[in-house]
This record gives sequence, structure tokens and C-alpha cells, in this order.
Amino acid sequence: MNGKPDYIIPEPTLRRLPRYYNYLKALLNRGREVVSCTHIGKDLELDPPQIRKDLAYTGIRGVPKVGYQVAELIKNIEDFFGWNNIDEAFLVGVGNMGRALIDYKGFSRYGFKIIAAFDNDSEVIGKTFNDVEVLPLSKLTSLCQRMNVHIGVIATPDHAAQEVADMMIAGGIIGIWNFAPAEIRTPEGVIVQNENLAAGLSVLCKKLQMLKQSGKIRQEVRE
Amino acid sequence: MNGKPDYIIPEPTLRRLPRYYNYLKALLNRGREVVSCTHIGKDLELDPPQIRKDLAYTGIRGVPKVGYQVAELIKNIEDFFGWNNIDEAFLVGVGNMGRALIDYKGFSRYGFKIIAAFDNDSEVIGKTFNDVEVLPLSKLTSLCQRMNVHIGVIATPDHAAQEVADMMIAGGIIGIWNFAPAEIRTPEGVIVQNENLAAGLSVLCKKLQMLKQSGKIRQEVRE
DNA sequence: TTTTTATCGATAAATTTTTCTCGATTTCAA
DNA sequence: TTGAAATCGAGAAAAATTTATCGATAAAAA
Repeated sequence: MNGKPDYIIPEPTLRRLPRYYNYLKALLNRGREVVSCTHIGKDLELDPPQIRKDLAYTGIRGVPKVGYQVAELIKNIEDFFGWNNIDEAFLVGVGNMGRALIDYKGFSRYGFKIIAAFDNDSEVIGKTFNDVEVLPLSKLTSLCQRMNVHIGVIATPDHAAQEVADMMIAGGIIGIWNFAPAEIRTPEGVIVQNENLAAGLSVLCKKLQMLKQSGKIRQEVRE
Repeated sequence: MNGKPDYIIPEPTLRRLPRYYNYLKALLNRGREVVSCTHIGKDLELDPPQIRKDLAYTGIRGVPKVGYQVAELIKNIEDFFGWNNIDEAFLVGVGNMGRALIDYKGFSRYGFKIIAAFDNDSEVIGKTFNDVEVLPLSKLTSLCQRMNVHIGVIATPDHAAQEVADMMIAGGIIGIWNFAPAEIRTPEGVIVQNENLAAGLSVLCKKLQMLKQSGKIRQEVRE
């Protein structure tokens, strides 16, 4: 049948969809109204059937010989991810990475908003960055409960990550976006998304190293 | 696998290895000398045979009934990625993300060092962050050549990404770590690693959404 | 109108990646 | 010294993902 969400969507697809989204937004800005998988494939260096399959998960329908309506496609992706309903999140760890995340304006596009930050360094407690106030870590758990926040971002040094995660979970958080280079143990039912910059960096450097050694390798890089 | 690099290493393996590395470092700090795949698997929630296969790419050899020497394993991963030879890189775009990357001390662990930054905003040109000087963008290409730098980090807004990439490539850069949410077109032989925070965020939010919809998954946990 | 062409949607094949199986090896205990 | 238990390494099997194929359909051209 059609490509209605199966409740099981491949993770590679989930990671590619935001990429299509950025690309389509740029396309729309340039005045483009329709686009085919063939065309997208050329720009993104992906195979058209794969793109078709990915897009089908959002419920879009294309027209043979023409392709898809760009605006409709964008809307379908937004709805698919629920980017129109804002997800509110707490962030813990106001170091460089934490600051960068707080300051980054682009998340609003993805229905994501950091509404408060926490730290235990009195230097930053009480300060405000990008309208986000920094509160003492001790208030984290109770505020999660009171404000019914269920997404947490960990941007602490590695040694603090587990403790912070425990506090979050105690407060009812069920989704953790973890930037600390540490493993977090969580009970069943809590989703942890590890964001490991070192992984991407390592892949890049290793590919360069292999390129240098073996002379010539064709490499595509994902995401 | 018999240890020796096959010149074709699965990307998922490349992404997991730094994770093992962080984990092993923590293990070593706690005084642990040997570890088995079974043990690692429990902590990282991965299957032992997969871990064994991943580690085999680094050329390690384990001992039945005992496992691997933690210190040896760490060293093998470092050598595998070449983290002992520093890779020097230029960064372009000294906004929030750029600043966070410049300030991040942790990269030295991965043999990676940003040695200069570039921007075309006179507000930041001439300033120094974490010992990294910000230079005018116009000098990028010539300095790449002069200093023989071959890795570039793009942390600009999306609309500037392609132009910056072109300048880098003109200067001889062959590896680009791209944080801009934009597609970059490059000639053959240049490796682009896209780091898309939105992808990770989207995966997390979508999983939460699916959990909420389909899932009184946790009913059996309570009561 | 009819033919040609591009592209979709669905399915099948190929590839990649993960998981399983099993014999061999080493340590520990009896 | 021998037997039991744990774990490795290699290869096979299974699962997931990507790539290819093909009929159907809509638009454009003849």
C-alpha cells in the first residue's frame, strides 16, 4: 500500500529526513515548486529509490513525470516529526557546549526549546543566556515534575553525567540528549540519544588516513 | 577477522570505536586491568560478538577466559585512528558553535587541534579564544597552502557553507567537518563529514513520540 | 490522438551489518 | 592432573538496509 508510518521506522531514514528538510527549505527559498527524487538524488548524492522510500514514510504522494510539491513535502516532514508542537527541554551543564546549545537559535525550527538551564557553579547560576535562566542544579528534579518537562539535555563533563541523568529520571524525564562522553545507565522506558562529536571526527580522520594510504577511495559520508 | 585492517572498515564500527575508547578510559581510571566482551556488552548494551568484531579491527588479541588488557586496547584504538599524530585544522565561522568547538579541550584526546579560525566579521577578527586567533576570511586559502593544513571545520550559517568549502578546497583541504545545515558540493577526493545536530534531536523526539503513541510499553514494569 | 519520456510505487535482489553457533584455548578448582 | 567454566576467534545465519527492476501513470511532444 502506501507508505504510512509502520511504527517501525528505520533509524537511517530518521536521520536522513532532516537533511531532506534543510535541502527542501533551501529549494523553496529559491522559488522551486516541484522536485523529483532524481533531482534530489543528484544534489544529495543519494539513490532516488531510497529517497522515495524515505519520503513515503511521511505519507507524501508524488506524481509520475513530475515529482513532489516542495511545500507539501516540507509540511509532511514537519508533521511527521511533530515540529509544530513545541517540545520543551531542560539543559544541564552551562559550559561551552551547553552555552552553544542554549544560544543556538536554529532548534525552534525543529519544535525544540530549552526553557531553563541548570548548573552547580555559582559563577553562572542566576545568569541568563538567550533568555534562558541558569538555576541551581538542586532544583532540577522538582522543577521537572512541576513543569512537566520530559526532555533533558546533558552537557556536563563526563563524570557528572550519570548523576544528572538520575536526577532527571527522578523528575520524570523520559528522553535524554546526551552530549557528555560517558555512558548513561537508565531504566527501561527512558530513551537516550548520545551525541558524540568524537565519533564523527574519528570517522572523518580515519577516512582521510585510509585515503592517504591507499591512494584513492570513493567515500560517501552519511547524515 | 584476523586483526589486520582490511582497508574497508564498516562505518558503524568506526562510530562505535570512540565509544569503547571513552568507556575503556573510564575503566582504566577505576583501576581495571582486563575486561571481556561480555562485560563491555553489559555496560554498553551491545552484543559481545559485535564488540569482539569491532575490536578485532584494531588488531587486538584477547585471551580466552580472561578478555583483553584494557591498557593495550586503549593503545590499539589510539594507534588505529592515529590519535598520536596531531591533525591540525582550520575552523571557519566564529559564532556560537564555532566558539564551542574552539573552546572544547577534549579534541586533543583525538589527535585533533584547531590552530586558527577565520571569519569576516570585524567584531571577532583579531580576537583570540583558547589560544586560537581569529583571522580574516580572505586569508583562508593562502594560509591553508602555506601551512599545509588539510582539514577544515565549517561552522558558518548555511548560506556561507558552499563558498567557504570552495575556498578551503582551493587551499588544498581534503577533509571537511561540516556543522552548517547545508549541502556542500565537492570534487572527488574530498571527504565531507556532515555533523547534523538536528538529526540526533529528531531521532530522539520521534522515538519519544512513537513511545507515547504506541506505548503503554511500560505497563508490565509497574505493578 | 498517439507516442515518447520521466518518474512514481512496489517488489525483488544484493549488500551490509548484526547476531548466532561452535570448536579451541586458557584459567581456576577439585 | 584432570575437569568445568568462561571467553575468544572464525565462520555461518539472520536481519536490516540499500540498490536495482519493472509495470503503471501522467505530462509533453509528435
